[in-house]
Amino acid sequence: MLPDSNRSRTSVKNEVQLSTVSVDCVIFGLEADALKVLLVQHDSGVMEGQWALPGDYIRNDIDLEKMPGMVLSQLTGLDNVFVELFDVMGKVDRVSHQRVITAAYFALINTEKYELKTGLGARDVKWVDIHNIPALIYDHNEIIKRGHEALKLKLRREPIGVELLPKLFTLTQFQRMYETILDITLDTRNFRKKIIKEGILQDSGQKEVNVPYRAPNLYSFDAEKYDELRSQGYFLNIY
Amino acid sequence: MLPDSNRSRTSVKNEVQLSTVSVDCVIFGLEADALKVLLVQHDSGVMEGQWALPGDYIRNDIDLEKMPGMVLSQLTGLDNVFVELFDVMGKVDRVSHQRVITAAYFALINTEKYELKTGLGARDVKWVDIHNIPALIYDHNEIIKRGHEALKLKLRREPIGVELLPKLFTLTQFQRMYETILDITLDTRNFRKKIIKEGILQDSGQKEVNVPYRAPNLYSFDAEKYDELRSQGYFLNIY
DNA sequence: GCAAAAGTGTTCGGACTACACCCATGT
DNA sequence: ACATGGGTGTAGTCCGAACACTTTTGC
Repeated sequence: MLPDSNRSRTSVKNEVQLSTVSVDCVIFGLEADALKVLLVQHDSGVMEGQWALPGDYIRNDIDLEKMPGMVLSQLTGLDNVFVELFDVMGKVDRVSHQRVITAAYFALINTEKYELKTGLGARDVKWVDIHNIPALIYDHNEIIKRGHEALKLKLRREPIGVELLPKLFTLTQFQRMYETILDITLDTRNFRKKIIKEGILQDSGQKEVNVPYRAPNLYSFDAEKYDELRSQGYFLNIY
Repeated sequence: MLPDSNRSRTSVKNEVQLSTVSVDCVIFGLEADALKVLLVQHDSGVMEGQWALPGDYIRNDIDLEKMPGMVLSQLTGLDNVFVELFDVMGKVDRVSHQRVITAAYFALINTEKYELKTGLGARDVKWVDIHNIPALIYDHNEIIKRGHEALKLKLRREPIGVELLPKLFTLTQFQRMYETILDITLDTRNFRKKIIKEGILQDSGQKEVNVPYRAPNLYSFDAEKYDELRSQGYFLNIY
């Protein structure tokens, strides 16, 4: 692209138009075996009281890809969260009165670790079950739908769902994570055989405590092993 | 997102900054069993004489997703081309002197059908082998690399490569398409068995003519059959 | 002892892999 | 007749699918 004003491009008009650009985040979390999305309620402006995805307008002195991390950090206090671009919304009339281009990211966070903060434009913040999202502003419902599709697509090939779990988790939690997000059921015996064989989980030697039934083993995700496998072209593939 | 000026967001600054937004297209074609990318040479401006990806600045009265089709149409005369977003480039310093956000699309075209047009900012246009891309402006080399990765990822699961072939093609062409793009070799017997069994190709009953060897059958892609399979959760999966 | 979830093994069928020769055509 | 790529079958192995009972723990 040619950023200089006397550039010549295929534009019919010879004038570069400026646009409003924003970032919206579909932040996923697991709570009570349900996939949830974090929503914020605007505390002023024409959208006062309405629910929406967390997001922000971009600034031209900040890398676009750093924006979702900043939104996440302000909202949850978390850093180093798993974030990925999945779409760009750019229809002329998607936002009333003005054209806004929005980069849509999804993020995966462990709901045990965050501490929600309101303020900075948000009157309220809450987790909502993905199957029970209220009417949101603009095309935010559509963005969530696409974000969920993107998450499902990726999760079938890469075990990114560990980002939603605590450091130590049981095989049952791991299986439920897949079942909840992908909306499928998996055969426990086959699932365990497969995961153990692949070797991407490490048995911590510890067991869960204070459960009124046989205490399950706790595992952690073996990121090193997984990265090594990936560099050899490996994919997990959950059906 | 809140487009009104008296909105309240998580921004530290309470002022919405406008940005320059462009679209760049990684246009793929197959020629002589090589994967090629279409490049344009700027005919004026500060980037005169330099090679780049075809693209354009966006206009606020046109849906973003319609932009790549317009670029394609102006450059090749083709409509209804397969186009897909694969990334957004948004680093502050990726373009000199000004921050530009670029939506990066890849497109697949059949190199038999198009007719290249220069003009509208392009002094010259050419196909370049993906393994032999010259130094391009800004981060365009990086964009091509990512576009190729995105194409490979998608091609392993969906037979979008037919977009690069003529309406009627041989099984060998079909196999070579996979081998060229994915940079792998496939066993001919196993490949044919698999493709025929899946039923996504239709034998046209015709044969190629004027070849100095046994004339191969010509097949067409059975889009209806494929769509039906997809709606049942089917994926092709080429390894 | 009972309720609740953890943990485990075998059989079957379908799919992928490896592999080599004859066929049809134009020159 | 020869050069060129087209087209085909079989055997072995691996992986996913189906399927039910015993174990451990807290109460």
